[in-house]
Amino acid sequence: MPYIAGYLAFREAPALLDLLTRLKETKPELYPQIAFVDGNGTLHPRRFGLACHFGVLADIPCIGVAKNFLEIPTESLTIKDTKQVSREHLHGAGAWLPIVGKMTHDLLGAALRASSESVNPVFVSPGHRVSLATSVALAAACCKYRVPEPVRAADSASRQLVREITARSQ
DNA sequence: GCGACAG
DNA sequence: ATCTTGTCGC
Repeated sequence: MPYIAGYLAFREAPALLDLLTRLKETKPELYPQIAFVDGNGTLHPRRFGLACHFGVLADIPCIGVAKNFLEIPTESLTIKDTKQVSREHLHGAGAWLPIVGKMTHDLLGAALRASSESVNPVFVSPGHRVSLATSVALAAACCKYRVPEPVRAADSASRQLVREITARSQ
């Protein structure tokens, strides 16, 4: 499936659901009470990003964590504005700022500064069966570096596998 | 037509 | 996301 901004769930959710099914079959004791997803939850043009899509289909609490801001034109939320506001208002580690739609005034997510070292925030938003406050608290609690460890570890492991497969076919 | 664009 | 160059710090 191609990557198309705003439609990430249609590319990624099937693979995530398959992983969860396999985990339940092979290591049921490790089945998660809640999941972090590399992408957005309600911070999305249709307020239904990968974390929502996956969370509903898997029926588990899910939190979205994105490393880059996805513009939401209908709410006048731009990457430029968001980064600007984040730079000015996010100071210490754990500091966060709510991201509110400028048209609907709905609370869609938050910009979180994970550590004092990381200037660029991560964008946290609830996916399913979890509040924004809990999403931000859990994400912040899992941050050793900029990206929460569950997401960072999964990202690292997947890249390692790709490297091995690539090297194998040389 | 131009710019923007989670991963 | 991927790729390349350059810098800082342990």
